Amino acid sequence: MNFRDILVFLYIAENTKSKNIFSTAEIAEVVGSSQQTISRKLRELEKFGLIARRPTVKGTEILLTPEGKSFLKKIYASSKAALFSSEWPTITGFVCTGLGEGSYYVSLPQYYEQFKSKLGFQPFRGTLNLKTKRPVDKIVDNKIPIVIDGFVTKKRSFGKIFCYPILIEDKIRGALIFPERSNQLKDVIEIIAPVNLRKEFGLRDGSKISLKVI
Amino acid sequence: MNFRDILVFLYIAENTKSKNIFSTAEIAEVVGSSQQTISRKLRELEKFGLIARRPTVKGTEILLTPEGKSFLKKIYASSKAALFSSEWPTITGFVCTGLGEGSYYVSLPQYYEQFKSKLGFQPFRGTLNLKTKRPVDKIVDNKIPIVIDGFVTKKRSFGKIFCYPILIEDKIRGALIFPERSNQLKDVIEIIAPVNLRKEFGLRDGSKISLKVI
DNA sequence: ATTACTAACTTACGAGTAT
DNA sequence: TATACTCGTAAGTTAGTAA
Repeated sequence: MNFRDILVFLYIAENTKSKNIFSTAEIAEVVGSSQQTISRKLRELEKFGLIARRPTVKGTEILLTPEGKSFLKKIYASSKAALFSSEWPTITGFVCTGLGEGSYYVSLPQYYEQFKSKLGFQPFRGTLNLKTKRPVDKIVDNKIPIVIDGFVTKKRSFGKIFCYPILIEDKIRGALIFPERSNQLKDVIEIIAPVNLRKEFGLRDGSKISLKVI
Repeated sequence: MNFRDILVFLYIAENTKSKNIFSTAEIAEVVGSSQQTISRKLRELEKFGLIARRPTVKGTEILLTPEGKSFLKKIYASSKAALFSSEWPTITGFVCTGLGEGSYYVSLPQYYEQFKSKLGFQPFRGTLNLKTKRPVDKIVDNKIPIVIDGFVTKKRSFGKIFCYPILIEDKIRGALIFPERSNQLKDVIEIIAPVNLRKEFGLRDGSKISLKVI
């Protein structure tokens, strides 16, 4: 693990406006390295085309090259995107009628209590079924599910349920739910929310709805 | 020269919103490295406290830790400052009457033509003398001067003049000028500009004026 | 498919020191 | 003072594989 190169570069980039003469010892002090290493790094940065350099007896004159400025912009754009972009993957679905399975399962107290504590909301006792154009496998495969544990009763056993938090129509938090054992088709997904979504958004079969997997 | 660490980190930071499962081979491809190196780097990043990691058969689940997010913010702040901050060193001076030397030198055609071509403006044929509280040595010592070459006539020789571009009162571009051989005191500086600054700003002896060394 | 260990090789680091 | 060369040691890289 070695962030020295970027630290040296950013130190120069930040300070090159107020001065152009740096000493290798000064930079070494700032980034926690030796004078010799900085001397070498400056020559490498120059060879790399990121800085223009002229050593003098007073220190080393340093200017960022156009390539250096371009690299700086890339770092800026990348860190900015990482911090502020909200490009959650989006799913478009069309309301359809399900088998009613989901509603039954959600209402089971052993599941219901887990939904409340693990998802952070009290689900409406029903699910909304959506038909999607493309299978959502690729999206959820790359996300970490919230796992609702299964349980056993005298009569039968109930499997796990995998949940993925979503934002419905950019307004309401909810979750995609995937029962471990399911009879659903792959292009039909089931969602739960704290409210009755059909009423909330005035939905009927065929209505279009957007989900962001957050 | 090795920017791999930061590239790996930024790639994860940028993509962790849309997915949490990465493969070492995928990251290796992006940053131009081997699968083995990325495997090691991820373990190092985890040890360093920047990411939380859980390898699975499908890939490696990765989340940024609070420390990772904090580090990301530092990179962002630093690159942003380097790109957009305009913190030029500022000098505050008080108008005083000089020896008239400067005005004479500036008007000499051998110097005047160089001022025009090297500074990018046609100087007013006079200089403004300023008394400063602190010597400006430390500021200009770290900047690269524009050098006006000396010349020789039959009568005598004229030395170099060192110029530092400035912004006067945040409005007018000008330059600090330091004759190689000067009788000026160290806390008195001389500036030139495309206009008569005394008229432009209605200055009299003792008037305060600000300069940014750009 | 994955991740990650081993081992051989390459590169980086910095104390001493020259310039 | 400054930069930077030498060189012994430390750390990083990756092909070949194991798991």
